[in-house]
Amino acid sequence: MVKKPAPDATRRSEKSRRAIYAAALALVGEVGYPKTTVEGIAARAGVGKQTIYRWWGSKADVLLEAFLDLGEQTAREAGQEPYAIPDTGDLAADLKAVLRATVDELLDPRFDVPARALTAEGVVNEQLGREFVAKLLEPQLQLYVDRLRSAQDSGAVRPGIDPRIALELFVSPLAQRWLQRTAPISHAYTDTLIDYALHGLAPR
Amino acid sequence: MVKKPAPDATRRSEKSRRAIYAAALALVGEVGYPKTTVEGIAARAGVGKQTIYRWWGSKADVLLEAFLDLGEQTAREAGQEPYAIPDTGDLAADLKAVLRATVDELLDPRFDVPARALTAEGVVNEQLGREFVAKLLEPQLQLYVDRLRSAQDSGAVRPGIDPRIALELFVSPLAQRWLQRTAPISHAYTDTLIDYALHGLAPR
Amino acid sequence: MVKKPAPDATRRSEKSRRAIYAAALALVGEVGYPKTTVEGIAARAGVGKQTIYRWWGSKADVLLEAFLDLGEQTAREAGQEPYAIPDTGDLAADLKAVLRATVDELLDPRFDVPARALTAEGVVNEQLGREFVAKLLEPQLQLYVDRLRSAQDSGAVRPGIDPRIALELFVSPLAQRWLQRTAPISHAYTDTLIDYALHGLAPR
Amino acid sequence: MVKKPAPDATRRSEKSRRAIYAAALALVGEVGYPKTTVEGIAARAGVGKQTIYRWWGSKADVLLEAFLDLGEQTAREAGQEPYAIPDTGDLAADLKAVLRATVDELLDPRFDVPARALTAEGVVNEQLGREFVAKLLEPQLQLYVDRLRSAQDSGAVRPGIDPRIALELFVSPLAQRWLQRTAPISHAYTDTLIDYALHGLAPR
DNA sequence: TAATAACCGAGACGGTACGTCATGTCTTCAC
DNA sequence: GTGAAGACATGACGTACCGTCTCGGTTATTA
Repeated sequence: MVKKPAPDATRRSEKSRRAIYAAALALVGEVGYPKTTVEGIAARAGVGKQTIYRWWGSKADVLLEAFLDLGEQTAREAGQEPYAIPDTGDLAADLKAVLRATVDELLDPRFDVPARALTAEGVVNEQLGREFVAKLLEPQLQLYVDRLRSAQDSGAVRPGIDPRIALELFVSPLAQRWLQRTAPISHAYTDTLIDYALHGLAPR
Repeated sequence: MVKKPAPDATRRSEKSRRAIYAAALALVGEVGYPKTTVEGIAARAGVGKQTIYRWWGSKADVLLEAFLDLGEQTAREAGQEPYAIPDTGDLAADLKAVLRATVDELLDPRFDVPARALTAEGVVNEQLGREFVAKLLEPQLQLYVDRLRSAQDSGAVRPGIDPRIALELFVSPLAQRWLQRTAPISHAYTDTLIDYALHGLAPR
Repeated sequence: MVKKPAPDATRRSEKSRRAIYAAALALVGEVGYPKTTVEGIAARAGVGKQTIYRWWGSKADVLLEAFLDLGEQTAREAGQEPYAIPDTGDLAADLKAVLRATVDELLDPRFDVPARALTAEGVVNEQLGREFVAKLLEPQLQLYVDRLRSAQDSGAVRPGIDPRIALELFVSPLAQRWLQRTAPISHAYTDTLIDYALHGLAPR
Repeated sequence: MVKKPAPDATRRSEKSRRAIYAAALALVGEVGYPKTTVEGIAARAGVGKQTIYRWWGSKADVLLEAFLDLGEQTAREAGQEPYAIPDTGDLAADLKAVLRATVDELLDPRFDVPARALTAEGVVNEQLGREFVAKLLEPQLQLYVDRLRSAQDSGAVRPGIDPRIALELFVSPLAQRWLQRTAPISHAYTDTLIDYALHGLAPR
């Protein structure tokens, strides 16, 4: 529920919308989120400011949609099974592979800058934060839930475990290191996380 | 390196400094971080704007120091050993107790709003982020490192485990739920985190 | 030369035209000329903006035509000889009567507000000013010219006098007091003007 | 009563004030009043918009003061007796001389454009109109009142005449021709006005 | 014990961006 | 092909803050 209510969406200019997405992502990448302004986006997109305010409520809204759109775009190009966790039967290997790919993505500035900006905005702006989580984060976490459920069926994870919590043992540490820069992230690091999470800290 | 270099700190007005801290925290609590302005802080503190710019570089700097000061203040009032993790010999119980206290703190708006604001700013502003982590976050995480080392000595944690990574298994999930509101936080939740982290997801 | 050139006037909607006149006059009366907008007129008249821009060049043009139309309307209702100066043989009395009627009109807000707005626009916008003078002002002044010529024939005005200049001795003062509010206007005032103009300031 | 109430006038920047006056007059002269904008004035004066809004309420206010200031400036440069009507004993000659000078001024674009703009604004904006009249127009008219009083003392004007009305017989016609462009203005024209006004239209 | 620095409050300043409003053009659809 | 509707690029509005600056007025050493 981020959009303003009224205007006639059927008459909306597709060209302007795409130009605005492109301008917003470009500017955030080039000058950073705080220095990205609605005026700047409008000027770069060759669009009137009002066209932005007609369809979005703030630069955060614009960027959120632009980022969502970028994700869909990328997914469509990447092709077949965009978002899914492999299920080779080896849970540890599957999770390590996915987390390694995630590390690579987090280190790519094309992704890092807007994602960081949106996350920061969402931390402080509850409405946007909830939208960000619902549209972007939760669908991805759900993939882990599914994979962990499958692992429970095959006996690789204990039956009593709540997968929604379990996934956080390895996903959240990576997220926090990325967001707060508490420590560097690497493939070795995420491999370790998976090992610790699966086998626990206590001796067995 | 947040402060400006020049002025003579010995002549600094303690009264103004305290008034600025109080105004900054009050405003962030009342109107939120984005609507908190340097002008607003100055007006509320009954202080000239220059007095703020003389000693700090931005509202983020002011708030960071105000928050740090608040922490020390609170600690001093709370008394003896402000930040330390108990070591009763029962690792699980000790960690659960500390995390429960952390949950309570995160749910207290007096702490939540400024902490959230600073974290958000730090996500996007690397300099401030590093300062925030170094001064606030890392010292706290170090306490977990110490407790886990002690647990390794007593055999409650496997010797090969890296405590700096291990603590993230339960600390980061809580942090992420709090920051991104991916799911509610509670004592039951953090208890579960400790159990999962200590004993792992895989059957033994 | 105020209208745009092109469209087919035979297919023009009479209803829209009248609605636009009414809306324009109503808005100027209610909110004043500067706050009267083309969008406002269109909305109030239940008409698309383009319908205004198709037939007029600006809000000043619309108002000018609306005012002209109002004049014709009023004249038609008032009946027979709308604009003519009586010729009873007593020049002073005839002129005083007409000026008194003019004073009454100038004090009527239904006339005052749009006339004032158009005059102001004409002061600054030469094209509109000339149109305003040619279509509205000059025809009325011509009536005075005629009456003064008749007075010259009957010996009530000196033969060498230029009537086009002469009429200004009493018409312009009234106009200036009205427009610039340099002093109040009244029947007594216009009577005095006629006396001064006819007999001069110098002793005889 | 055009200025906003609050700010501390003693700290006002004289340089900015002068730059704003100059920019306002220059812009009105170059692009006309309607295309003169507050933003344009600020940009041309090298001044923040707020500095204009701090001290004036609108572009009309700015222009009014700029014009007043221009008048004083000019008067000061012109020297000794800036605004006074000569009193040679020959009333007709004195008035003709002053009106001829006025004609020359009205035909000078440096004076014409801003004066016209202010007058137009004053026609429609009562507050500004009254200020314009009180500060600019009325003081000048008062000079005629004085001269006519002196003429009454010397017997050149009938004793019963009200000078405040009498002056309008020749001043207002000139004003109307200038403002409304009802007819051209010239020295011959104003000479005629004086003759008609002094000796009347009626035969003697 | 004065002088002389500095910090202090206040707030004006040149700017940037805000979010809104109106302009005049253009396109779509109904009649 | 006129007309209602309204999206569009444009650009000014008047406001809010930014960070810098200058102005007296207290302090609080230093000569």
